Amino acid sequence: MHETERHRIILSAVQDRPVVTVVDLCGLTGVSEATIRRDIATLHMQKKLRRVRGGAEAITPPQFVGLAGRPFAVNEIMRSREKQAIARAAVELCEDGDSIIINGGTTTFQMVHPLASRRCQIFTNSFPIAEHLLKHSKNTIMLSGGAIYREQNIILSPFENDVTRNFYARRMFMGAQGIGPLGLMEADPLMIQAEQKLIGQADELVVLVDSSKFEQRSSLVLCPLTRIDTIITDDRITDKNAAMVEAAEINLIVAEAGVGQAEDEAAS
Amino acid sequence: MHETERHRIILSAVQDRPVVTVVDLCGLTGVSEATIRRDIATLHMQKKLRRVRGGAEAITPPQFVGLAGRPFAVNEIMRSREKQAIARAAVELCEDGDSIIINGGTTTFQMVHPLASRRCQIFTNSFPIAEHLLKHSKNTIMLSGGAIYREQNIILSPFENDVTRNFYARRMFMGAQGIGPLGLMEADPLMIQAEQKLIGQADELVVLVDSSKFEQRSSLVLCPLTRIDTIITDDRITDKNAAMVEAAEINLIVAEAGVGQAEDEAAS
DNA sequence: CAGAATGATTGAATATGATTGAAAATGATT
DNA sequence: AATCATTTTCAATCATATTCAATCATTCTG
Repeated sequence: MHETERHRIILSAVQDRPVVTVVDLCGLTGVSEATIRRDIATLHMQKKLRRVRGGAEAITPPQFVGLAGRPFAVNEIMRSREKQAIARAAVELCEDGDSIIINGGTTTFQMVHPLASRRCQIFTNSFPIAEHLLKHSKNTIMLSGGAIYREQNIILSPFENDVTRNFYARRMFMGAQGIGPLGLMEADPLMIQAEQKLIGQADELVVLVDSSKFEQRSSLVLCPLTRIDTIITDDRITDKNAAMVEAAEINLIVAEAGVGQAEDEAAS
Repeated sequence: MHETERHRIILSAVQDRPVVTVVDLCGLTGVSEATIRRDIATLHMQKKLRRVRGGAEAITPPQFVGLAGRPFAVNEIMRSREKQAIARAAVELCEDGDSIIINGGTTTFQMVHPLASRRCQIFTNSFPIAEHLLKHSKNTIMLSGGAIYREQNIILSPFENDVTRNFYARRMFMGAQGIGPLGLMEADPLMIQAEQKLIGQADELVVLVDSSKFEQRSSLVLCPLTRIDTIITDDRITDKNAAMVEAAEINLIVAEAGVGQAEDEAAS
């Protein structure tokens, strides 16, 4: 076995597992411990991995602890005032006892705070939303089944026949990457899948988009405007865009990002 | 066990509860107290946790984890050393890449700490297990869909055709309320439902029961002994019960509870 | 054949586990 | 409340086991 081949194996193993021992790598490559040590020393010099006693570990320290836990680190602070106002307006549509569906996303996540004092039946595909509501509210929580995608923080099943099909609600709330005359747009194929599963399980489709989303365009169209029943946005929406919404016979709600700012709660 | 692996387990455990004792960590890792103390000292120097007398605590002290997230308040401390040893033995059955199913419960929850350094495909119906593994491990997590039952902390769908039927694994791990000649017993009808959904989705059924469960009896029988492939218990199991297990042709694994804890203690 | 890479051997460095006595916490009694 | 006995936890030490680095012999490659 040649040096480069060993290096590839070592790097592969070190990415896969948090830590690989010298003995592990011996078994994996079939070479002696001395060689593995030399390889690790070389790769350590090249900063390809970190050398530790007994073996090697990935150069990126295991700090994913906060990564999946803090759901939407980057996006969450952007336009947070608007998002909070929009989310508050969305929750005001709901009454205690209602059945609602909440699709995962940074805007819809803001709904958890006003929802804390409600008692609704909430179906969601978002792990952070379920987690927060479970811990900080008395709502009934129902979750879709499937694999948890860490980046998007949603739960998605590759199968058609899951519990999603059995849940029906009065309203479904969802965000979007962009919105235009073509309809609702999303950047992530996974989000498209998730949203398409839920659309159609509710009487009324409510879309939460801050006004900047009217300028965004994305590659994937989720559904036409006609599919939407209600749009909630902020007061910085342009007249032209408002006219477009009206023309599509969509109920438009403009949330005032008013003075009484919503409490900013640290998401655990 | 490698130093890095221990550190991961310790950090995982310290996030799970406000304070972990040195003895707890011994049970979780299987190493001596001296090593755990040295590890804690090291991690304390790295500001990864705070060292306190008797063990360690999370560096973020007032982070209340939530009532619902602190699922098993009462049960969790009972026989915790045995449960930890049992859970560790269970995880030792798994290799990286394995597909496993973990049924929710206080004993099976202890598996999350040794699993922190693994990379398996894990299907569970337990919200706390999914939450912890999502935040503190790189395992692939799959979740069953349905309503979240707060008391039992499991997710259960009333429908037959959910994603559970599409997941197949090499091993399924579960706890139980009691075990006897009649079979595996459970007190809560909801748990029976949850377990029956998962049984049959794995090649091998592994039951985690501390030795006191052999004296417990409950009203509901989940399945006969013949259905069980492996039982993991602690070293306080009586010869009579061990003989019963052997007679049923079940693979019996006895997890050694503690290092240097051979002498009798006040039994709970 | 020359040069490099590899494998084996050795003593040094380091990590681990058990033991011991000290320090701290706990509880009982006055 | 204060004292003392008991238990628990801790730090220091040493013996053992593991891992490492240096060296040299051997093998592979061009």
